[in-house]
Amino acid sequence: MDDIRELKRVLHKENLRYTSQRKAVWDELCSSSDHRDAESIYLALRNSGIRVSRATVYRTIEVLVRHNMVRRLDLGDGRSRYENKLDPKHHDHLICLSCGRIEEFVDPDIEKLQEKVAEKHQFALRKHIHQLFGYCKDCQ
Amino acid sequence: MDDIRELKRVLHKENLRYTSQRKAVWDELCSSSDHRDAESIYLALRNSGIRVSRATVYRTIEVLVRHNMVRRLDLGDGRSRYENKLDPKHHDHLICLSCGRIEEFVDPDIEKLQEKVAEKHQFALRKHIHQLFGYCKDCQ
DNA sequence: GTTTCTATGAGACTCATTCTCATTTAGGGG
DNA sequence: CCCCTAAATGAGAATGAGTCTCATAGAAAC
Ligand SMILES: [Zn+2]
Ligand SMILES: [Zn+2]
Ligand SMILES: [Zn+2]
Ligand SMILES: [Zn+2]
Repeated sequence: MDDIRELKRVLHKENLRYTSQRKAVWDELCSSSDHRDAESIYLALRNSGIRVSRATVYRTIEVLVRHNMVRRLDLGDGRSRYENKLDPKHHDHLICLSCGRIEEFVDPDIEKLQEKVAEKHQFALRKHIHQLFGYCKDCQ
Repeated sequence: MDDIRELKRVLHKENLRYTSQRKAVWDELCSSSDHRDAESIYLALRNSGIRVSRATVYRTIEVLVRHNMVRRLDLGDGRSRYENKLDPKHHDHLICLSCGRIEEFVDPDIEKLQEKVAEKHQFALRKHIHQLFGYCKDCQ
């Protein structure tokens, strides 16, 4: 139901084939705007009867990340999370150290200051990670 | 030659023993203000003839991190880096995507804005990760 | 020196992720 | 449609950072 068109375009561009597994992984990533780990995507697909392997889940995510359709997050716990980037608004994350809840934030001032920092150090900025860790309202 | 006193104090506080291995790991971390991975610390010690195991390197770093003598960095490449915190100035990092060079930066305005963001979301802020990735002057 | 109890080393283990390779399948040409 | 071929897949092996186990070594206290 989601931007299958975009998936097809990207696969076509890289001379990759449109397969049911690739479609299923992308659908699953679009089915919520959550921050999912690879295993949960794999299990969700298996549980809904789709025949797919872990290797394929990882391989597909790789393609999606490469084409900017999915963002990979590293929360420092040894498991990558993924979120779709259909909605192109950039955001960063607040992460609860107790319950794992993830909230998103955007702060244009911080974004601007980052660019200044990079300039000052003569770095050509490509991306950034900005994560605030603490205890959420419910966990304090 | 470095704050061995501080190491002793911390070990004492936790009823842990002052051993040659723990001293060696701490010395190694103090010997430069670099961002080192565990393996490089292990190898440096072995190469200088110190008898120590990987397990002990990891265990010692654990203690040091717990007592705020060392900071753990996660650069998203699957290997933690460590830097001593003798110098208590907080800083964040610029990382070159090509050569791996790491530069440090501090921006009080960003720090303040982060706190505001946390407040707005009713998070009790404990720590943050702020990393700017790009290409350094030499790699552009 | 003896006792006691923690620290250490070697290597087994974990767990997310990647790799291998035999088999299946997409997609283009007939 | 059917064939062909290269690409995709699945199962399970491999990898690699980090952790755990347990027999032995070594601090610290007496
Ligand atoms: Zn919480
Ligand atoms: Zn997000
Ligand atoms: Zn560089
Ligand atoms: Zn640093």
